[in-house]
Amino acid sequence: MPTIKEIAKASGVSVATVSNIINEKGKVSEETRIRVQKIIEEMNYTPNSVAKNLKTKNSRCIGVIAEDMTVFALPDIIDGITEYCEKEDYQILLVNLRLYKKFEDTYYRSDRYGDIVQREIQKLVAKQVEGIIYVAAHERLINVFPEQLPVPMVVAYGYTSHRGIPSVMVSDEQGARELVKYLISMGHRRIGVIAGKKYSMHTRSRLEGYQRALFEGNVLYDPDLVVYGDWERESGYRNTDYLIEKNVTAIFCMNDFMAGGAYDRLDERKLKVGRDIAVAGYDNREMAGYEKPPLTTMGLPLHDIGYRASEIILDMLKKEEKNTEEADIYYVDCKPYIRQSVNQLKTEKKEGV
Amino acid sequence: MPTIKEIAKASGVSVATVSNIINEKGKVSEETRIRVQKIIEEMNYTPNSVAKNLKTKNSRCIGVIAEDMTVFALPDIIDGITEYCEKEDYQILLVNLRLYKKFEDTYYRSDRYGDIVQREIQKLVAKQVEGIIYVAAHERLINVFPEQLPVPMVVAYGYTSHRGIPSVMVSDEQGARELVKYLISMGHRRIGVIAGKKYSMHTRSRLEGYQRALFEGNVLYDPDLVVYGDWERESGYRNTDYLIEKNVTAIFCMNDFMAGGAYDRLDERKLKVGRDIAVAGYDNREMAGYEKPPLTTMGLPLHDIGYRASEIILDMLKKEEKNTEEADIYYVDCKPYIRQSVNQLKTEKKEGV
DNA sequence: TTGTATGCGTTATCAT
DNA sequence: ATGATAACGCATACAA
Repeated sequence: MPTIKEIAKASGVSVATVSNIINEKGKVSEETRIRVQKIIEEMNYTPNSVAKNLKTKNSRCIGVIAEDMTVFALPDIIDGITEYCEKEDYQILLVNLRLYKKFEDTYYRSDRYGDIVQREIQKLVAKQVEGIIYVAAHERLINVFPEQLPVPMVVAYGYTSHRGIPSVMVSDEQGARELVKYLISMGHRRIGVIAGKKYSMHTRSRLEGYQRALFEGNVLYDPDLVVYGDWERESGYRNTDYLIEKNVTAIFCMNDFMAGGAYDRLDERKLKVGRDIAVAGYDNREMAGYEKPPLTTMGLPLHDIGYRASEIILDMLKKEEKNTEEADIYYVDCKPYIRQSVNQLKTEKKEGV
Repeated sequence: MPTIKEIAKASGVSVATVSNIINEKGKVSEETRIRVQKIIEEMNYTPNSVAKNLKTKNSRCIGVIAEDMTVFALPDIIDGITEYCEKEDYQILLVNLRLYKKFEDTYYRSDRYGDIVQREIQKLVAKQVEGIIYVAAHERLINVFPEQLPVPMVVAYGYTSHRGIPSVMVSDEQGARELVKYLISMGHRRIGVIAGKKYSMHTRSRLEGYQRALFEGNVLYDPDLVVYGDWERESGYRNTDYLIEKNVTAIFCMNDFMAGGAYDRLDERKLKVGRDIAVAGYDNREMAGYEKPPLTTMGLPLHDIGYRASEIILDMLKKEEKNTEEADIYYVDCKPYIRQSVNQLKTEKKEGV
């Protein structure tokens, strides 16, 4: 690995001139520029980013802290981050907390967890990253960040009450609303809901979307048509009977797994999904397309969340880190995947309230 | 962010002393050590890794080039990499090539692809990474690396003929062998195969494993029982009839998707999987556990591949980068997931050759 | 247009 | 045991 000094010597100029050429500062004669350029090629010289970084104080690098790489949402979010960063010529220092693997499902209650995060932030800052994106494994309130942060930060797929840290989240309310409006447009009025865990953010927002769609469709909201599962397939299976007895013509499941469970039960009861009864899911997990019939569902804008998060953080960088008091939450819209699990309702006889 | 100089001034010692304390060089009196240590705490000082790196030439950082983060195998492989790196206190600079998104399925034939890889390697080296792990999106021969590499490299989930670059791959042969031995142990003798694309590495190795299991089980290998699909679900569906006509009692599909297709066709023909006929898959994709009945399949050791790859590269680093002429291929074993799709064969009547 | 000199924050060498 | 200082590779202010 040659250094700028060696290039200078080899081409008989000073290091300043070489530096000016590399960084296209002008004020160099065309003649020497070409000559030095050639030497640079020949010796296969690349400037040492570390030295450059030490001097200029910009590393063109951001830190990404992922709660757990192997959780389904993360790869797409990180993919979105990398796409925008590549455009802007930023590199990524990745930290994988492996929270699920270390603490199982309850990591966010662990005492150790906050310390771990702070230590990793410390290390990232020591490496001179210009900003940090924290990527949560599922949406929730995250308050493990130190009071004084030396670099801008944004949280993706979660939010924080820490002032000065923007958040980027799924617009669950919009997604559920759009999906339920679709069900209504297909003639359904009695739409049962198999919700997620009662106090999950996703559950609450999706339920609001459901209610709003009903309102806009002039359909009475019947609380008895909402039943709570726990996101697992089995809970979809378990809650289906209840809704059938309530004479629903469609079931909106708050994730694809529970929709799969509903399929199972419906199948046992000889009710054909997409003909005798409509089913919709949420998340657009891989298996949704393989169900029989393929499941209509709402896709999470994971890639876009990552993309948006990096836009925001690079914007903060450009603004010289001033007036970043806009601790906003940005919502990114979901996109529906219309498949074969929702039938057009023809008869009106089951429509009574 | 205070510097070492400020710490020195604040505690009334020289920077050399502070440095010695930080790096536990000894030759410092207990008294001053404690005093300076306290100041460091108070001022919340962390050494600047960039400056340290410039001076010492070790960044404790490796580069990871992922062909495409969103391909199913990658997150687990990267998770394995991060696990070992965390133990060894190494950080990770991540590059996501996004090859699938940019070039679709044929990226590896693209001219531009090689240049992109070389440019990214260049950038990583400029950042002073100590080594690079290249993670392929699917196993194949990869020869896009520059002749002279300034840092050690290893390829995960693929291999290269470049000398000095070790590879870490799935032991497809072992996996298929073990799975087919299991089928034989369950009494099956006429075991049909729905293979992947004919010239894929995976197909060839898994076929070898199948043949070896047959040999070891004293079962004649009948080439007519092997039919080629294209990894897609539909090709499993399409090839099932042929095997049924050949009177197989079990079908070994070379991936879970094709197994799913076989399920579909079997279902149509009123053959119950796990009772009338056995089906096994490969890869242990998410959907495998949700099939009815849950699919017996062979899990890919993705996490272990990543873990092994980082072990290898950090070993190379320790060896002072000498005699790395061992351009070996390391194979990592697959692990079976026994579920309900394979029945014990009781009657012997269908066993003839 | 080109060269000289200084400093970024750290470690390491050599005095004291 | 502690301190002064050079050096890592680069960018830049200033001099020539």
